[in-house]
Amino acid sequence: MKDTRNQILDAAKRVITQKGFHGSTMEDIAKAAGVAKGTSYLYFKSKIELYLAVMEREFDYITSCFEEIIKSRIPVLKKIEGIISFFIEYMKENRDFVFSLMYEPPLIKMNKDVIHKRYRNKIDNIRHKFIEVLEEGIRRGDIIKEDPEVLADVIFGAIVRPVIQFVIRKKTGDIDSLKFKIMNILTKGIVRKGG
Amino acid sequence: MKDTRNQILDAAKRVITQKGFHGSTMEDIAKAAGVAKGTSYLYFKSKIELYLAVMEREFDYITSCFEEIIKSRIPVLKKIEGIISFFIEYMKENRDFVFSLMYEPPLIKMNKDVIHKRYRNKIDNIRHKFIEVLEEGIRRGDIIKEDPEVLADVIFGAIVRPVIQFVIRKKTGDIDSLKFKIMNILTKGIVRKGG
Amino acid sequence: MKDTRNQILDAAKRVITQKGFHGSTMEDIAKAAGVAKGTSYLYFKSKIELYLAVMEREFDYITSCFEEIIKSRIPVLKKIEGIISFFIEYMKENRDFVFSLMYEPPLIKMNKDVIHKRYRNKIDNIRHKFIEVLEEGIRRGDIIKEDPEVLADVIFGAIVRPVIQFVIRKKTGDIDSLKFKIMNILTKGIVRKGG
Amino acid sequence: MKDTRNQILDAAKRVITQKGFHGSTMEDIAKAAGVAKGTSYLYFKSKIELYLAVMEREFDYITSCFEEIIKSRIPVLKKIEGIISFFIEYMKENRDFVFSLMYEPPLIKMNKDVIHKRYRNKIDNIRHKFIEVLEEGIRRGDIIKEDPEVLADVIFGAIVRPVIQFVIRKKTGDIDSLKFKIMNILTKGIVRKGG
DNA sequence: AATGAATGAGACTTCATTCAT
DNA sequence: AATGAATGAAGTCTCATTCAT
Repeated sequence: MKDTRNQILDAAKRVITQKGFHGSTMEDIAKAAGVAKGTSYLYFKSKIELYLAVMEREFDYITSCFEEIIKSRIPVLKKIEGIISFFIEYMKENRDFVFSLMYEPPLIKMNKDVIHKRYRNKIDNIRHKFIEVLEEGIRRGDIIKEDPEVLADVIFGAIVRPVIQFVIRKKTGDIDSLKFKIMNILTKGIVRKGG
Repeated sequence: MKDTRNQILDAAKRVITQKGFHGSTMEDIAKAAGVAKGTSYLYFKSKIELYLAVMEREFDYITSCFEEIIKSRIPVLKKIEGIISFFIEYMKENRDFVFSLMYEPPLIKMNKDVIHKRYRNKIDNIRHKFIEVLEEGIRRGDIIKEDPEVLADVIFGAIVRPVIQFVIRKKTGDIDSLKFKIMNILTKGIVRKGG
Repeated sequence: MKDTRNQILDAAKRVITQKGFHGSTMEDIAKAAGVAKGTSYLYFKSKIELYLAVMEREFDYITSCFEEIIKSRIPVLKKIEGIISFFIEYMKENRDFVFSLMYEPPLIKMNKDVIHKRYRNKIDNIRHKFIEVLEEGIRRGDIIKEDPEVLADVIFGAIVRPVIQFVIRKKTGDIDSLKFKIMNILTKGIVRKGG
Repeated sequence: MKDTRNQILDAAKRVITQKGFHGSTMEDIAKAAGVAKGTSYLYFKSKIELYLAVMEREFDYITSCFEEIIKSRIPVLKKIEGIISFFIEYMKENRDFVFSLMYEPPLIKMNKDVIHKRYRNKIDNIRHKFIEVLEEGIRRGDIIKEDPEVLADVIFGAIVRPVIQFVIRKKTGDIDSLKFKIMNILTKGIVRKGG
């Protein structure tokens, strides 16, 4: 059996995903975790801290997956492919969570900057590591010579949006072929060359 | 002088941008609009309806700008360039609003699907028109032969993310050169070709 | 009809007198005032502020009565007699209030110094005026030459305690003769002189 | 080493003195006593009972000191002097305690009369013994012929208030001379005689 | 005797909404 | 059309108390 703290975190992720941050009460979450209201406060100072803890745990998981891919000794393009694959898998399993808690975080009264600082570091960290991978790719001659930051953001955007659109629309089409379509566009560029 | 309804909408946009949806009270908004609390209810049935009205007005504005670009008789790539330019301009002027109300909409207790349906149509509409433009480009041989939906999402993602990152980080660099960098990557692809 | 603010103050004095500060809920007080819970918060920022407002209003009343007596152009001893009379009257009408809110103020979590500063001024003010009266009495040769501060405190203590004891014990005896007994002891001293 | 029960009582006196009754949690007190929360409940049925135990122990101490003085075979006036001395000493050492727990007992939800009955006996007992001393003094011709109850209360009040005022104001003056000033006023009376 | 994790009743406070003026 | 005083449902958080170990 998991320890109480993790039970509460899991319940919070589930409940807030379903009802949103402001739509979920501490009572809801506690009940879902099978504990009493007060128990949540033994482990988390406040509702917002509980929420932040859920988010941090999630970001830590995502971060570690990204790092694994980025550190591996494979060509740059394979790494990008790997990221797409991971992101597709993660989205398939966490569709509602992403929309409720990540793509659309609640506007909590707490100074938003405070909240963001807690993630920004983690996100920035990942982004920076990806930029380094691209710089290496540029040096090796695998990637075009272009501002690596912009490259990183373009690639991330080009990955995230189609995957999210795919999952939102719950198309019955083949999600795996999506990876190749994205890679195709990214590698060749959108312009039709030659005859 | 603007009519009362628009005064309230403007105030709502300003206040909610600053304090977030749950951080703003109807009192706050009414005061900022220079009217009494009760007056807001003469024009909007509820707080959530006021919020949705703000959003709809904004989406209508964005939609009309996109349509203008998309309808114009210029080459596909020029249209994409135009979209980037517009998006950059919009973000420069609406940075905080985008982060508060669009990029991070509040998780209101109201069934989220209800909310999304109100925008989904507008967003879908735009997306669909953009897809048509790309299909036309593919037919003409200007754009590579690839799933037009994926193409549309990749391009949107590749535009939105770097612009947002640029604005978030408030880099002092030249934001206008950003457009050319994005276009460069999108048109050539990320892979270094030739020699 | 009294205005709402005063209705709430009166209800608060009554309810807190009966149940104590921590024993009274805002709901209790509001109901006793014939208003809704939220209404109290339109007039007082918090429960503790409401409590402090009750106390201040009371101290202001007592202060003004004391001032009236002290300012009047009568001999010092008559002033002391007047104070005893006032105190007896006040205690007869406010017995429970004095015990609940003044003689035994609640130990609120708020820094007690903060609370006391709100009264201390008023109390100090009265005490100081009384000291001045005694100084005048000493100069005139009506009062014995002794530290006027100690004199003031001795006299106040010698008045307050017997009156409170009398009221606590609800003796059926003649409360008015109490004044003369106190005056007798104070003026003659406790030692039997002469033969 | 003291037994656990007394450790808890001591901690309770210290903590409640500092934070007040409602500001102190059982956790606070237990921690200060170096025991676990549950342990307190092995020795005291409830928080209020713990509080009452602290008070009773204190009153017992004060009572025994008073009795010692009152029983001793010295003249009445010497006894009064002794009481002043004791009270000054006690106040110097227990200033904060007196203000937190005695001068301003918490308004606990429990029926206040219940609480008071626990002390009333002890206080009444002391008061009564003092009254007897005065009656004896009156019979012997040392004390003026006056209602002994009023005499007792006047004297107590005339002692307690100046000492408390002295301690509150933390005057740097000579606290020992205070005793003689009080005695002077009490014995001679406040009226300037002769000449 | 001792522990401390868990409980859950209960209180303060907020604020969207109403409605008499 | 406009006001703003009043409402009261609802939520967060605290903490005395219990009890299995």
